[in-house]
Amino acid sequence: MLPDDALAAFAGAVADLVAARYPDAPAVTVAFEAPRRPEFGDFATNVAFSLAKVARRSPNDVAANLVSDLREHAPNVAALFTAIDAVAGFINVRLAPVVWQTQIATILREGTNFGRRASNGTRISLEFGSANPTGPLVVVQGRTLSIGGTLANALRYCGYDVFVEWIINDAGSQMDTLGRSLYARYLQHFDPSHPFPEEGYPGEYLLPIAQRIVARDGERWRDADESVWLPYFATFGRDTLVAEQQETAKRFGVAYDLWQSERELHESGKVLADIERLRELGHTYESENALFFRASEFGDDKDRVIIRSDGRPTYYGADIAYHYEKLKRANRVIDILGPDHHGYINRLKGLAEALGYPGALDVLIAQQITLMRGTEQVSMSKRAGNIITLDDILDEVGVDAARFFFVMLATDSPLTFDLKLAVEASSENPVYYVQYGHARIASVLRNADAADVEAARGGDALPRLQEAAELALARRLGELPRVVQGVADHLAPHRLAKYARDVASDFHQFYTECKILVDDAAQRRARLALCLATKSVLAQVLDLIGVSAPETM
RNA sequence: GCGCCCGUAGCUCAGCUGGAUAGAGCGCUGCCCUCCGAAGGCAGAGGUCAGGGGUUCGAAUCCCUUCGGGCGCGCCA
Repeated sequence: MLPDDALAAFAGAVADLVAARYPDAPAVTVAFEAPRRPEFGDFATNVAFSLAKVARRSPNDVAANLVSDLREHAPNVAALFTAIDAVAGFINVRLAPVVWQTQIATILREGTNFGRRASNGTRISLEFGSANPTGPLVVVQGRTLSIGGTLANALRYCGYDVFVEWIINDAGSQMDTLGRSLYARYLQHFDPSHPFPEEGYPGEYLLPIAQRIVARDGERWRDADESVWLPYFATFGRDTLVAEQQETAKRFGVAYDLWQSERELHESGKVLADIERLRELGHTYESENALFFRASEFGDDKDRVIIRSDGRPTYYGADIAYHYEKLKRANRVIDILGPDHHGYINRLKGLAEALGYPGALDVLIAQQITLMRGTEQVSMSKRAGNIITLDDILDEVGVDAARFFFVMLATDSPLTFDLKLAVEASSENPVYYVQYGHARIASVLRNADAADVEAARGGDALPRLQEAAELALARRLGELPRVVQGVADHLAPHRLAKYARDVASDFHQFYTECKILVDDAAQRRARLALCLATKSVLAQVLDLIGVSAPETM
């Protein structure tokens, strides 16, 4: 019997006993939590507190009565536990070793599918990373990619049908700015004294792109009219930069189902059609020749212009269309945005409500990142043009460290990323701590006899798992499905990083206290089985975070 | 001014939608390899959970308020 089944049996029995002893009490749900302190057992429930008032007894009396009732009337349930104690109003329980042994057997049997749920039919649209196609990805995208990629993995593990998308903001004036900046670089190839536009994008990343145009077209555009070269340079720049962004996202281990062009939304007529839908619903009005969305009726600060007085839709107008498209094809929509988007939360949620999908949209804001190299702050000034790109960061610290560090903290907590620490192979570095755990297990397995490892995988020796450190590790491994479900429910991927460290910590403790390759074959195989299960769970967690699980380091 | 986030150990941060004596890493002080990877483990010191009210059996967590910090408030994208 698995831990969850044992707890369910316990909960069912207690619910019956409550009904018998306190017939006036409303039906109770017996929920369990892991107590903070290990001496309180594996799980605890606080049912007695909610019954205390109806029973007109102290919570501790109620708890004590329920425990004695359980022992008397449901001995078969009580037998699944080595301890059931009423303490300070709580009922603390400790599961019998056999239950944890069953847990390990299950992990060994299910392997990398352990805890993974079948499809639940719920479609989720998840958007993150989206950057302007006017330059390379930078540190902000690193964080949103890491958070979003991990969240997508966790949601899929829980059975959601996740659709991952990126919006390319390739409409509006910034495309002209990109085209002019690129054209200036192009002309500078022939005449280095040619001035660079004031408002242009000064980064050096445009130089190689301009070179490609020179190589391809030569002087063809030098004397061309702006109406001819501008769309060409803007489109060429966009295409090249988007392709580079896609490469970086791929390198970072994040796969997208859709790269949605904003310009395409305009050209296909969807923007105007979807704005029209908002008008039909009565949520717009005209003023000063422009079309406004009554955003203030849906929680926003004020009403917003969606079609300008000259007839062109605003960026927000396009956002309406894009989100309407997403809401139509998914049951739920999640946006992960950068720190300069706090104002979007109410605006977008209000929009979803106005379109008839109240509560279907969640907006996460990934807070600011400070890049450090040791004690020195790394400048990320875009204006100066000396930007640190995400690729620079990956070159310096590697994908594993970047993915782990970016997802390690709660999304709404500001993050300080120390590049020096991220490459340090030291105890200060949590990535190494977790990966070391995996490599250490791999090393033990290499030292073990191959036939022994195979026998261990069969699980016959599991009844020998009795030590506290062994059972504590088994309990931790069994938490995986619940942890991932928590990540999905609370959109909190950082919990996976915490869990990875907890698993590694419990393993290291077990490793220190219990020698694995002992002479006693049954003992040895039981512990090898625990090693195999731990290795499997660690690999699963690291995979969800997008970090590799090395055999050696 | 308004809106959104945040304030927990010297530092960086957790705290599982209200539970027990507040948790971890780093740093500090001491231990632990004749034995599977010491990139590890154990122990100790360190807290007015920013301050003040409220809700209740019970609050770091929920509500109000004050203070402090970050970001956002264009017919830009």
